Amino acid sequence: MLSIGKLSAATGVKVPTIRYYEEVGLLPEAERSAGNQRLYRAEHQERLAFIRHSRELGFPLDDIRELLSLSDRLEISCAAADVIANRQLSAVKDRIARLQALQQELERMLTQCAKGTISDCKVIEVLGNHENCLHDHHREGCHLGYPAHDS
Amino acid sequence: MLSIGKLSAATGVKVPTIRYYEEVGLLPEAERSAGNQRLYRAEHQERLAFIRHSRELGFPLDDIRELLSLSDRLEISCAAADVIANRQLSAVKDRIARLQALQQELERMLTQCAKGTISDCKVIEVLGNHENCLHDHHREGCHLGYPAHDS
DNA sequence: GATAGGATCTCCAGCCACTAGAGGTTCAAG
DNA sequence: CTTGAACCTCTAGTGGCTGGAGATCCTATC
Ligand SMILES: [Zn+2]
Ligand SMILES: [Zn+2]
Ligand SMILES: [Zn+2]
Ligand SMILES: [Zn+2]
Repeated sequence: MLSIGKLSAATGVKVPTIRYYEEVGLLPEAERSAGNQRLYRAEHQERLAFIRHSRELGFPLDDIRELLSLSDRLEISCAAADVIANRQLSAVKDRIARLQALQQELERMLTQCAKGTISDCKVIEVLGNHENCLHDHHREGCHLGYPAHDS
Repeated sequence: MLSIGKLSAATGVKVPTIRYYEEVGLLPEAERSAGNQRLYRAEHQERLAFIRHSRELGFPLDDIRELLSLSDRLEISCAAADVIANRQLSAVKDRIARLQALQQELERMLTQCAKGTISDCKVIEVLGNHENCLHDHHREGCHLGYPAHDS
């Protein structure tokens, strides 16, 4: 029986995150000690490791919920699980492609910039006018400039 | 003088988003009609186009705020702008690298899966156990499985 | 000039997946 | 038995929007 702190140390998932997973129904509710503190056992730890690894591979929580419920039914076909993973793979590929277009555009404006004044700066010029771009990058999406909630 | 709807149509930025940009100080407050409706002119349209294009290239709003204020000072050196763009480029490259690792891992588990039952599924197995992975992908970050607020 | 219906206004809630903090209780070591 | 770390619940904030309610305004047609 692990306290939430031990479970956190064992899996690398932060304590508030574990509580959050319980709140949204990804982790079953833990037993409680006499003083109302959560107590976990090996099953919980495995499940949490599954969640964490899936998150590291970029799966959204809804998909993980489904993968978890599939993983409990050993005898059924794994087609549904493979569909989810394939969908995730497509999303990743798609995102890579968009990002590579951004990379090219950013590199282009940086190499073309003469490092003079703002009025001559290619960076500022290109940002102000998409006509100067090679790509279509309509709406790449957010969460690029900052690693978001990474550790 | 454009209404917010015309400005939206002209730039491809949604109406609530324009109001949001004003709220967070990216767009200067618009003049108002007798009936309190926003009125924009060419300056606003240019500024909004700059914001939108910067967003398409993935810059976070805080960086865009700084780029905008730099772009108003034509005589100064563009070094600061280039620093921001370079930082963005690094972020994009970094993100690509992480995503490529994810892609490999996802492809590996999908090709290894025998398409049988859950108990034999490589997808489920690998998700449950990072030992089977080649990569370190500790905390890639979120927002992969869904295109977020893209149109 | 009345009226219909679109566009606009403000304000508030929600999205995802956490993260941080306040203010209080419980537990384990010394 | 005391200390202080770890735990509890609850709330609010992050980024960058998006959507809705309910009220007001603007324009076009009759
Ligand atoms: Zn420059
Ligand atoms: Zn462009
Ligand atoms: Zn499978
Ligand atoms: Zn792994």
